[in-house]
Amino acid sequence: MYFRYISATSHFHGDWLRLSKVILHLDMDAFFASVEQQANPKLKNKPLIVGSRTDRRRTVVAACSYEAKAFGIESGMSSQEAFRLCPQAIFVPCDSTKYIYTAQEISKMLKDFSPQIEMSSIDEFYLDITGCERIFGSPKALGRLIKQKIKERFGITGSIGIAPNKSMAKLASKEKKPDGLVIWAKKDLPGILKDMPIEKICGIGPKMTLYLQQMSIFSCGQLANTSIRLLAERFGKYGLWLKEIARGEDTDRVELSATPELPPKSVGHSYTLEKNIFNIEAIKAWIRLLCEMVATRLRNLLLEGSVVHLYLRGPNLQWWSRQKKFAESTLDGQSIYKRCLIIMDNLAQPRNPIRALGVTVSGLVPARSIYLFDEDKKRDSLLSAIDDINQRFGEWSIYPARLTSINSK
DNA sequence: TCTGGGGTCCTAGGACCC
DNA sequence: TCTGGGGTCCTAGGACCC
Repeated sequence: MYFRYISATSHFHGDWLRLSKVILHLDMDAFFASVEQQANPKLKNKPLIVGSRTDRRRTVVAACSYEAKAFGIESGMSSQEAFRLCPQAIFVPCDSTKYIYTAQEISKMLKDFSPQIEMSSIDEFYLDITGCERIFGSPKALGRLIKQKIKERFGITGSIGIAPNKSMAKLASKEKKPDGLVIWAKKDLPGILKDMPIEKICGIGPKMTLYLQQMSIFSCGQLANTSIRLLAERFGKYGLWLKEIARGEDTDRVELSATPELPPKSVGHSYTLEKNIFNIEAIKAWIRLLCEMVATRLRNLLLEGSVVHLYLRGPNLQWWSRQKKFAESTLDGQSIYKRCLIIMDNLAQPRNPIRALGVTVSGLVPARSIYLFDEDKKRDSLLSAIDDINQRFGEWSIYPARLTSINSK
């Protein structure tokens, strides 16, 4: 709390004195794939696909190596499309534990360079390096040093962008991937942004790009020249943000509080079935399993939640979703499951087969210790949920990888 | 047999209270 | 008898990101 106050105060003074900040954005290159290649040298220099799930079917590319990108493979692409482009690509399932560990180690290392560090996603970091010249030399020298240290220690590369604010630093870090170092001074921003396509800005997604293009706005330069009134009328608060960003301005601070230690606001699991199912009992059994998985994570995080969110996906990929707030918060799988049944109350039989399902708990608060289960009970409820499904629908008809260790006990 | 899984934030509209 | 408007909570759903 104390640090946040100091940070807010110094930011205010910075604005008042019109002092320019120096923000560094580090974006790891093909992070998941690079970590896998580092862990297993046999994968090095080969087209590698890190899949979003254990089996290749119904999977999208979570990350891919630069060797795979050379074939036109991109993250987010369906695995089938990826293998069509490069049949010899190697497939590795996503191992988030490995990536989280590496990211945390990188985060620790970055603290040597600036105490003002924000981990904005698993493979991205912002550092406020204002005033660091006295210790590390120019921003360019510091950028080089950080890249070198990461390479030495982890054997992987990252791209760095340095600019007067977060949005511009992030944009700069994407300019020369992989292993890039791009530095933008405030005075150069108008020239850089003039012809920059709007969709390159983080926060302008496909829908907004389309809306803006329909207004004949294609570049940041054009967006900057659009009247603020028009943007505010059309997009509200978001319109004001658009105008700011297009001018290379961004008042967003590097948030010290946004560290990996910060508790999440929701915890959920979803699963895409190997085959679409229609049977309501099978659907319920899957929901029960997801509830147990969510409950296990809540207990590990020492959190409990009062809002239960259930969502189902049909063959047309449309989500059906309902959420409900309950008076009591819970971290018990059975209890979350009962709440799901209440939510799906009149869903006696789905009209369409189900392709995927998900359960999320939000409205999270610290768990009251009275609820904390011992390890045996936790394992028992998970096992019984799995047994239940397998008994009804065939031995090991389901077998989520995450549960392997529990099953083998 | 194209299209995962983990999240966050924002808005609109209805219910309800004063 | 008819009626306003602000505030808050809740839910659905959209958009975006990695």
